[in-house]
Amino acid sequence: MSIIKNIKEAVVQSLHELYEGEFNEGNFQINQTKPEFEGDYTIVLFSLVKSLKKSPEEIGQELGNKLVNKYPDLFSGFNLIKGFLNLSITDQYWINLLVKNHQDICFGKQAMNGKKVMVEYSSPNTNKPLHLGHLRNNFLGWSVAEILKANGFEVLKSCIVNDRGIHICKSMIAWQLFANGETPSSTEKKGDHFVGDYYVKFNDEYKRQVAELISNGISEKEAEKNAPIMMQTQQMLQDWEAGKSEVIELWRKMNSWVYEGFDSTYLSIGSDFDKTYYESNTYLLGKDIVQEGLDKNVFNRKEDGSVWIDLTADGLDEKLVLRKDGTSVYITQDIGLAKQKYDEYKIDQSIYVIGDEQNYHMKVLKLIAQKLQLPYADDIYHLSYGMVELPTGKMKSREGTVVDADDLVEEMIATAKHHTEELGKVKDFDSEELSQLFKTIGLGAMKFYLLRVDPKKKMIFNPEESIDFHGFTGPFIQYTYARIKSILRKETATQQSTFNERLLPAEKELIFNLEQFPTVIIESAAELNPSVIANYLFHLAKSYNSLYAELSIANAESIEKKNLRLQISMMTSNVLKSGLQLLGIQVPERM
RNA sequence: GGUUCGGUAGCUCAGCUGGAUAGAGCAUCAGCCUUCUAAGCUGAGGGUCAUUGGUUCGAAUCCAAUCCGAAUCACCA
Repeated sequence: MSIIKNIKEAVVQSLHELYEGEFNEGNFQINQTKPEFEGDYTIVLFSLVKSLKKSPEEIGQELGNKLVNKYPDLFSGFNLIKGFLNLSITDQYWINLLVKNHQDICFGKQAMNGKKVMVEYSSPNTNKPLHLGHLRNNFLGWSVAEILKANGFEVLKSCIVNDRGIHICKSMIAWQLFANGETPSSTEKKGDHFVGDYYVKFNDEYKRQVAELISNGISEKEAEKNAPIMMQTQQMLQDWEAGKSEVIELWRKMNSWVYEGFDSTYLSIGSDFDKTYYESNTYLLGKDIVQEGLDKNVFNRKEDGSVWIDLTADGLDEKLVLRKDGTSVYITQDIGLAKQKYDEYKIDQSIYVIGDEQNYHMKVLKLIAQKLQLPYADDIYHLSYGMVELPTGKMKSREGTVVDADDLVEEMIATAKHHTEELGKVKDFDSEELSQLFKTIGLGAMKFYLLRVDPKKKMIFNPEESIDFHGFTGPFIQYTYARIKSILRKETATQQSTFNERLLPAEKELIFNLEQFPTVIIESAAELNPSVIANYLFHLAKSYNSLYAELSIANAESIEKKNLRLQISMMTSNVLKSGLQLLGIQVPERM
């Protein structure tokens, strides 16, 4: 049980004994005591003033005395400043916590709760390589999955590959027109980049044709519709849907190039999936649901045969769910896939890691599922995250203004190499160990950079200023870990369990912070927000570095202090490691 | 235009279920390696929390209006 919970219960119990009336944890607020005052936790008394009809000072005195007398193992004293009751926790409480948990590498993790969750993330289009925005998505999805596991959920990571549609055909047409039979292997290009280049080529040619048509006196709208390359692409999509064998063959070939490229990117960034869905297999799903919706009068059919749902009463619009030609649209497929996931895995919750540009779409999806009274409707959750933008604005694949994922990974690893070599601390590493270290640090920096920000908020990435390795960063925390391990390789904490010397402020601060780790894990899961963990780990590492600079560990002033600090060090390293693991970041034993 | 989200230090971000003098990192400046890894530590400067009004003992936080920015509102995905 967390200390805050302990304190709250003690306060509620004390209030009951002191005063008439009903009390619960919502009647007062508990905060960390500000550093300028003495104490560890503070009860804010103002909210009790009205119901008790006493002054804050009176309540504070009575409650403070009661708490200290009734719970001498928990509280060592109190002081009262205005309406704030500052409580000091006994050293013994902190020491017990440390002794009990310092060796537990699972500290903070919850027992299995029997619930099953699917987290869908990544979900790339197969016409272009992954970029920085996809990285945010991948790291977020992976991290959220780990955080849920730490909270006792069984988690399935899934991915829907958008492997069909007009965008793929654009790359295919451009390849047919301009490639002269070139392939990734003939050009020694990574497959996804190779295909992406033709996507850009398509747009260049398309723009050229549109401009030409306009100069021939055709309106812009007409030109965009009738540019030959666009008409060829539309035709190709129809051929694909009709199953025309040359088109299917080309489609398979180009997608296989892309998958080869994706596999290597996923491997390097550490993304993996338990289940991969392909849109080419799921795009026909959902049609049976349309009939169900018509039967239930949730949907209505228009004269031309198209099927709609009216969501205007819910503040949204009328949405199409089936085209007049009988084919299903995006939202229909998604409802179908949602059902398939549920039927296949009996999941209790379905989380979709998708950018906030699709907020409206996901709202519609959930609303339709609810109106159809599908059993899983309420368990659909859109984990919406903000776009990664450049100082110049949004990234646009078709205009080539993107930060490529592979390039960035490579750059981060190179930067890690550069810093490491400059510092020259690992000259005895062999080349295998070195490349592993550069990767750990480079990826650590990148993942931390993208996860330390609240997912809901859009973030700006400036390619001119490379991602930092100092301060509020992954390498800072990794470095703290490596420092601790360096001590722990030379010194071992003995199993001392009673400490008589008073805790120094730096020592107490560390244990105080360590105590919060389980609460932080719970909070990050409740909010589906890895940045909660990132912020916590930074704060913890900072505290440790302060202690490290201020106090000697190996040469402590007494054996007792040495053991105490070794135990603190051990527990800190465990928490840093498992916390970073929840962010998908590895730790080096030395750096 | 409707809906939704955002605006906190020069820059990037915490804090937002109301609490004490609004915090970090980067950048700038000043110190600290004969002692456990200086990717570190200590300190300084830097703020009209977009604006205005309201609720409250108390507002960056809640409410309203205004200004600015973004997303979205396709028989595209």
